[in-house]
Amino acid sequence: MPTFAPVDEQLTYIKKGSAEIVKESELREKLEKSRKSGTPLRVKLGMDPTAPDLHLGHTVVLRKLKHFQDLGHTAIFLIGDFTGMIGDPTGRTVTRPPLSREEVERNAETYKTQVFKVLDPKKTVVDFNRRWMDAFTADDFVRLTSKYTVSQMLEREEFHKRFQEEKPISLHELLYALVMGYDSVALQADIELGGTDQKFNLLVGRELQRQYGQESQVVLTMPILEGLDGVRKMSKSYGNAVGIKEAPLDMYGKLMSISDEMMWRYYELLTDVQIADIERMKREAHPMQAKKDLAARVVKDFHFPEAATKAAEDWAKQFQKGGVPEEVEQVDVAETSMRVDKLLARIGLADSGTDAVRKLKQGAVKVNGAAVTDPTTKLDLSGEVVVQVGRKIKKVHGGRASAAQS
RNA sequence: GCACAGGUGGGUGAGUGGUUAAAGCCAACAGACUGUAAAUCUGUCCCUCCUAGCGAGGUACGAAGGUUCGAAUCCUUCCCUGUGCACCA
Repeated sequence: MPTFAPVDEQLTYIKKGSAEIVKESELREKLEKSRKSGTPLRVKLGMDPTAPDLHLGHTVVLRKLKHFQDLGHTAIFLIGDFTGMIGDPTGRTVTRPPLSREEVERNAETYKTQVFKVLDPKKTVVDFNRRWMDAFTADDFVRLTSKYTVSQMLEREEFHKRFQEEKPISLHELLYALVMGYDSVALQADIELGGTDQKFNLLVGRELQRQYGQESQVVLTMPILEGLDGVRKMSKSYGNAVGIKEAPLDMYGKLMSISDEMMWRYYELLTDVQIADIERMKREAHPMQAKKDLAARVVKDFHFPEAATKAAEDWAKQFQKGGVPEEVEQVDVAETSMRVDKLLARIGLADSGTDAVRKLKQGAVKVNGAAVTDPTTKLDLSGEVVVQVGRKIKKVHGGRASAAQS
């Protein structure tokens, strides 16, 4: 029979960084019961495989699930392969187009590997909600929908807002919360985790479990991590995200570009540094040094430790000494000679030829360290050429046909 | 289905026949400054071409047609969104 840490100890660990717990008293009860009976709690975290790549924002809640895992409870990572096809309306002002089954399945596969950078694969239960939703009959659906009312649904802010603004709401979007809630019934979850934006959906789970005669799950929400801009939530579509599969230097560089203010937020949600220590750093540490430490810590989480030191060195070389880091994206082109403006557009450092000309005239372009402003300048590409636009750098090799598109 | 109100550049939102890729704001990008950042200031922000210029051309205001010397602005049809009507008598 497994043994668990004292309830208060567990609570402290669990509460760290969390935004809200509904209800804390119930959580305490569940923990006590589990400790007495030696039964681990079933902790559910669901994610829809809507995007193939996870970013740091996702890891906030994943870390929390890991905390439960550390405490000896059962971490259930639910991949919403069914719900993913509905599309979560959360935070959406417009209807999200449903994904195809193929897309969902492909994404689900890559999810698993990424998630295990945070979670312990041996201790994690991975499940898919198609397992029960595929067997769901029309009768079951009618029964499920009868458990909730339209006005209960419209309590939800997104829907309410859209309703008032005369924006479309599709029926399938209303179904989302219900199915997600039913997942908790099917899994008999004791606790469900999610971002604060998921609060409504999570609470539906509580209600549905009660309707189906189960004990309601405890809902624990985590704050939503702001993106690099420090304003909007981290999201790939806002272009302010740091993907967990990104190269060490990219990851490091992106983290260094956040504001000082955001840095502390990141410390809180992305590292294991205790709140007290963070407070002390705020007073004593030099902001830049603290930021470097943060960047190194995060890189270390997703790459080998050496990668972090390497990234730090390269970054310093590039931004503090104006040099060129060792690891730079390489691009091959077929031509051995080319005009700068064309080249910039070709290798993706400019959106278009017109854009390239603009950047050149603004003095943003450097070739092998020397500023170039004339778009008609011809470049000799027979060797290796280092091209920079702003803070983006690429190395170009000419005369290599490779797979470069025409 | 009927009636009404709407669909403008990444977002928001002006603009209702006539300089003008289309105000303003936000976002984004670049330059200066700096600690790489933030803040601030400056510039840019549809595409193509060149002799690179306050240059030439081409696309663009849901879609397709039409009226006109000329339309984002007027007309027609279609598509999309929202609201109202739909019960009883």
